[in-house]
Amino acid sequence: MDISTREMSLTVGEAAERVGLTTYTLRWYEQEGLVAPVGRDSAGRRRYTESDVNWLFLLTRLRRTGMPVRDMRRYAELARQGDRTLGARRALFEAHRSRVLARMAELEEDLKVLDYKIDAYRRAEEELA
Amino acid sequence: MDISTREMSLTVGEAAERVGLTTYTLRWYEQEGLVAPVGRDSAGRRRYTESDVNWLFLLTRLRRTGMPVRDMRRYAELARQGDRTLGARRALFEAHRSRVLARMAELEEDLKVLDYKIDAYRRAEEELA
DNA sequence: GGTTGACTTCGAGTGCCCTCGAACTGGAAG
DNA sequence: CTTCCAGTTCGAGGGCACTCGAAGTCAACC
Repeated sequence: MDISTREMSLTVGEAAERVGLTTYTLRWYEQEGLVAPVGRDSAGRRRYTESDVNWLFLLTRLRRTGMPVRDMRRYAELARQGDRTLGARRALFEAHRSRVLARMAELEEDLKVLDYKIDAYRRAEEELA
Repeated sequence: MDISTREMSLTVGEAAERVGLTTYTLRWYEQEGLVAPVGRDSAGRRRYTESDVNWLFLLTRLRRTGMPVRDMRRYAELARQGDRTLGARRALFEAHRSRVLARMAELEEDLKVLDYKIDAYRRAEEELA
């Protein structure tokens, strides 16, 4: 029931596996300021807490939705400044949300082109058969 | 009514503007084999036909949906081989279509995370107010 | 107590997709 | 006829996001 049993603590390798990034990337994210310096054990090895992992997970979603690392860094900086940046962080997310929606709309348009082409190929194949 | 008035013929700059790429990129695409060698005028300048532009437009959609240049080249090679590759090209598009659908589903999931965060920030801001 | 394997830092290298600078050419406008 | 602009080729350069190699350390297991 003490802190050490209650708190999860993962090595860089374990954390990497859970969030679907490589250990290289995790260290690089830290170096780039996307992640606040991670705690270390007595041997100097990184120990990732649950909240570290949650943060990393969020980063993977931002990344996957096309947010540049530069903007993720800006977001991380805001987060480090505490509650007074809540508004700015929300604004950042709202702006990003719009971009994602736009991207989705774009993909839907592009999908139509793909469908059109697939159909055209189908018809052309039939023509030839 | 002769061919020269009926056929449109654009310079690299004009073609670039129409498809939303730069002249650099258009030349590079040609060099990379994404576009078959474009016709030239008497001075050696590229002249893009309507079908060149259509092809380029299609490439922009493939690109925008995340197809790597490598795959676009493969597709271009198939297209250059004529009707006998219709099936292969359709297969290529169908596979790509699946990837795009998967990508869209992913984005929808990610959007939920964004929405959740936006809401969390909103609630936290209210808490503080 | 030696071997193994995962960790550490640092800087260099990679892959993708353009993007550009330099030097030149040729057609069109004044 | 000069000026200008948009084109030409070639190879080099750049931005982004990792990815890796080297050299070393340390805890854990047999």
